Parts: sequence; C-alpha cells; structure tokens
Amino acid sequence: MTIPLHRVIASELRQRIRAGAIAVGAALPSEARLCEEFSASRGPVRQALSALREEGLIGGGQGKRAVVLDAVPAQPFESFLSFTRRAEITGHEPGQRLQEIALRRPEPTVAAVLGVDPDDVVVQLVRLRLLDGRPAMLERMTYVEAVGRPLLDADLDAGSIYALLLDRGVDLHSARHTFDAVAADALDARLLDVPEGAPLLRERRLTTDSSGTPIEWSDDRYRPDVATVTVTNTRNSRSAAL
Amino acid sequence: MTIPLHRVIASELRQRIRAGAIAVGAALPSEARLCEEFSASRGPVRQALSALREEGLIGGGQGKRAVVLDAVPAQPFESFLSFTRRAEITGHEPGQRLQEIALRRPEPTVAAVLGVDPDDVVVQLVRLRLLDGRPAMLERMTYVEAVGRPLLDADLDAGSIYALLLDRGVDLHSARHTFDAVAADALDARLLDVPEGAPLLRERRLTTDSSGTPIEWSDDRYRPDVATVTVTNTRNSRSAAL
DNA sequence: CACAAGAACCTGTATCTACAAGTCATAACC
DNA sequence: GGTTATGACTTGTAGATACAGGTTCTTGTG
Repeated sequence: MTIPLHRVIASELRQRIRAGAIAVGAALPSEARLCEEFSASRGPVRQALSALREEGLIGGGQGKRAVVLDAVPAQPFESFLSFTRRAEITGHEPGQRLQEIALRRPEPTVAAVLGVDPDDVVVQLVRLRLLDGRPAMLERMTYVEAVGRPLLDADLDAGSIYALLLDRGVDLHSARHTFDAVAADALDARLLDVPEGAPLLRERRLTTDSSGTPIEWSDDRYRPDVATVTVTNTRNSRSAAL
Repeated sequence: MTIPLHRVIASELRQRIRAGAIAVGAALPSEARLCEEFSASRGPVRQALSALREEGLIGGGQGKRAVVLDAVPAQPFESFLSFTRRAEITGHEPGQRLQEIALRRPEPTVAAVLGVDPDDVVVQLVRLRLLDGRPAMLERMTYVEAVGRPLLDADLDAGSIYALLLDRGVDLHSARHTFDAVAADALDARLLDVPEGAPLLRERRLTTDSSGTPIEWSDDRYRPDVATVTVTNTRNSRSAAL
C-alpha cells in the first residue's frame, strides 16, 4: 500500500505548520525548493499545496510565495461526520444514551429526501450525545433499511455509528449539512436540560454514497455553548469544520 | 484578458449540469472525451473536474466515471461573502438601512481578534439588511482604519460594501466564519421584528487579505426563516455556501 | 537621492508521455 | 448455467518541458 507522493508532501508540510516549524505569517519554500527536497516534479508539489489551500492552511497569489494563514486546519471528513472523533480531537469524553430505535414507515417528507417509497420501512433512532457526561446534542436519525437494519442488533451506547458502518463496508462518501437556529421543543428541552424555547444550533444532514444514493437523514440539535460550525473560504475555495 | 482553459471547461460543465443536459445521477463524459471536445490535454480537464468536485457537484472514484451529485453548486466566494450577491442569485430584492457608523477605539476582544492596538481607532457600523423589504439580518461590523475610513464618505444604503471595497482594490482573500445559535437581544428583537429571546443564527466572520492580515470582524445575526448555512463534504474535501 | 528599467524569481497554465490501479462487460471455461 | 478470467476502458499518479504573467530586488540613469 504505497502512499501517493503528493499526499506525503502535504502531510509533511501540514506537520511542519502545526509544529510551528513554519510560523503563521511566514512564507513556505518555493515550489522549486520543494521539488528538490522531495525529489518530485512540480505536479505532486502543486497538488499538495492545492490541498493545503483547500484546508485554509495557506494562501498566496501568482508570483508570491505561499503564506501560512493558520496552524490548525479544518478537520478531515471523519471528524466532520463523527461526534465521537470530534470529541476525541478536542480532548473531551464523548458519551451517548440511546432513547429509542424503531423500524417504521417514514413520514412523506423524510421518504422524499431519502428517495425511498413511503411504504418501505426505515430505521429511525433518537440518541442523546454527551460531552464529559453533560448533555450536548440530541440526534434524530433515519437510515434506509439496507444500511440501518444491522444497527438493530448493535450496541449503540458503545460508540460511533459512523465507525460501525465503515467497518461493515458501507460506502459513506459525501454529506450535505444545513445549519440554522431553532427553538428547543419539549423533548429537546427535557433531554438537553435547557428551557423550552431556548436557541439551539440545528444541523440537518443528508449522507450519500459515491454514486449519490441517499443513506442517512439526520436532524441534530446542539446546545450552542458546546458546538459551533467553522467555515473557511478563500477566493477560490471553501472548507469547513465543526 | 483571456480566461484560462480549465475555467472555461468548468463553467461549461457547470452550466450543462444546472440546465439538466447532464441529469443528476448520470455520468459525465470520460476525461478522454472532454479532451477531444475542448481540444485540451488532460491537465485542464482534470483541473476543471477537481473544481466541480470541490463544489460538491460531482462525485466518483478511481476507474469510475464522474457522477452528477447535485444540480445546484455551493456558490463561489463572492456570494459567500456578500449578502447582496446572494440575494440576487436567489431572486430576492436586497436592501439595507444603516443604523450607525462610527470611528472609535475597539473593545479589547475585538482589537485582539483584528490584531490592532486597543488605542488605534477602527470603523464600526451597524446595518440592518432586508430581503424584499422585510428585516432579514442585522450586522455589526468592525474594519481596520485603513480599510474602513473610505466607508465614512460612501453611500452605504446603496449596496454591497464588499463590492465597494473590491473596487478600491482592497485585497479580500479569505474569511473564517463561525456559526452558532443565540437568543435575540433587545436591539436584535426591535430591528429584526422578533420576540426578545427568539433563536437567531449568528455568523461571526474574520476576513483577511492574502498575507493573513485581518481586515474585518463582523457579528451577523440572521432570522432563521430566511438564511441557512449549507456545507457539503466528500471524503477528501469540504465546501460550503450560505 | 529618487525614480525607472531590467533581471531574477516565482506561481499559473498547458502539453505530452508513461504507467499504475480500479471498474466493467464480455467471453471462455468448468 | 454459473463462475472465473481476460481485455478494454477509465481514473490516479508522476515526470519533463515550455511559456505567460506577476512580484521583488537590483542596478543604472537623470
């Protein structure tokens, strides 16, 4: 399993930036230097720089050397999808309490979003997520039957559903997240321990496989004191992290 | 002013996808075909496909042809930054009412974020943004003096500050947006016409030039019924739009 | 000394070539 | 008939080369 050269270069540069070997505000070595250093042609070097640019780590312009904008990159795919990973990275103790899991026919709107027949069954679950033992987020998830059925037999208080699905070879490829603000309803208020009507950050998420077939639809509500979304965009790109 | 070939290819493909000439779920032509069609080598073609991938428009994998995931791309940089552009794209009539513009010394926290001395002056303004004549967003912006001073003489009820700054050659390059939910305070409630305590989507934004020097700090609060943030991420990338 | 011209350097764009590695449909085989 | 192998096709990676266009420092001139 050989790692592509452009990934090696990107990782190395990321590490130097994170470690402070190249300070924020300082310029990276020129492409020519990097080519020498890694014994590579300009192709892989530019691919690596392009990746860092997408992550919001570096900026620059034609004729100018690339400049370090930030030492902490937006986190990669897994951490964006997984509450558990995110908690680990930020040094908190993740936890969860399953409230309900059910096999039922979806509401028409949910069926439409997932692209399934309203007469087909789906797997729905409600789970309270904890950080260091305190309520942080309430998730209401709906899975298409093929993907969700194995969840009925799994220990969902144990850890990350995302990791579990990856283990089973489910092709989680892309996700569209929509964020807005809502007032806490009765269930939110009780489980998240906030007053009814308190502002919550809502994330609605549609996850699809690599051919675009929907797999999961979720409505997650965060206490705003424990989670924010961060999006970084430069002139030709965007990049985000929770 | 010649437009780079890879941009031409990307625009053309984007247009075909938006127009439905290539349906959602269908496969794009192979790279070899696109090379023939645009009389290009694989370089520009792959650059174009990579751009569409970043936007969440297409997906795919090694050996497989690229597949259309979505007909509506996350909008590019300008629209992410500019309320005015965004409104135009979505077919609404943007408007604004300047509440206040002032030259004053910043609070310590704001000074720290912008990297200016607390004894330096900054330009602060409060503006209510409207969609089709109805209150949609309240923005509280702080500019470093060099950039903000010209704003004192400009007609800020006329249109986009972003466009105005670009005209003056200000190097707006990248921005970091942080989203969360807050309860409306007294000023929010009065101007946005919502009850005090109602949930609002808050965007805090730090805009920098291409060398990473901060230019603007802003606290924008949206009525959640008029704005959501959408983030699309695929296995190796992230991309976002309001 | 100030300013302008030039050289050196850097990134952006594009082409051609070659091979590795994954997917898919067809054909041959048991 | 079902299963496996083969081959065509496709994308991913990497190299070498060339030139355009922007930035920056240096040098020479008024």
